[in-house]
Amino acid sequence: MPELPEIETVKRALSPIVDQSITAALRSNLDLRWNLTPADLLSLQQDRIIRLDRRGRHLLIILQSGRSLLCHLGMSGWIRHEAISGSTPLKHDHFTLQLTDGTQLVLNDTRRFGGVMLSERADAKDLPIIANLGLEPFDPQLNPQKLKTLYNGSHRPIKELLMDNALITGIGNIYASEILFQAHIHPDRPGSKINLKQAQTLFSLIQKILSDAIASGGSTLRDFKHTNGESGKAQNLHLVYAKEDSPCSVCSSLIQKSIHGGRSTFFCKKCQKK
DNA sequence: CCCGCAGCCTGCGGGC
DNA sequence: TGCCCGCAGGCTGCGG
Repeated sequence: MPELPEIETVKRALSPIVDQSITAALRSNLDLRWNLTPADLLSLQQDRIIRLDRRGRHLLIILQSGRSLLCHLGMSGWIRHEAISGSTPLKHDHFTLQLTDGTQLVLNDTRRFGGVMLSERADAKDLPIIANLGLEPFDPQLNPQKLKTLYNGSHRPIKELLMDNALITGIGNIYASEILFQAHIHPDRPGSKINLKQAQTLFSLIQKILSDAIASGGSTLRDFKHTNGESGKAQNLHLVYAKEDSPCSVCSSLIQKSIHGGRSTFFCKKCQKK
């Protein structure tokens, strides 16, 4: 999935679990990338959910004990929220939180690249994966000059830098292609050559494309779903992602596909100059 | 330090 | 029909 708009969609949909207490925390017998120990699972019982947060692609469930439960959806994860009574387990259900109101959260992840971690802090900053994250795209400290400085520090292609969570967190493979297309910037352009005008364009498009995607409930391409099982609609906004050999919506030349850091990139070689 | 790549998993679609 | 291959939204750990 799961890039920032999809996790934000999940976080917003889960607001009804705030103030519920946990009656049971359960896991399947298959490992996710990160797993809770039996003692962790037991310690969650009786704890109460007081707030939900998001850092990059990580959902944080903040607990009354001062701890937080971090959920990552990997490539193929989604979380459903349902009544326990009458519910049917699905293939690839791997983690479940049962709540006092008779509902449960279930993390379903086919490829098991996702995972769950328990932090001793509400902000989860004791976990390296959180401590090492860069700025949120909507952080008030972020501005075009700051973005330029971040990207100018490397000669790597801008496509890879956009996806680097240590710089700006939450932009993944889909939205990186979409942002560069609308910014008219070629994915191969070295970060060191991003000028202030391009940084200004990237700054506004990062925020616009991510917020439009959040407003559409995130992108459902294969596995990601809303907490009620419905699909997102942001995939209808995509102009280049997975559109190889289709005509560019601006100039009609055919969309190209290339590889950056082992991931597919889609772009228009006429509209996007190096 | 930086970079590139294999590996973690399952499922799906295409070619034969 | 079935098999084999490549590929998929993320991230880590290894090697050079």
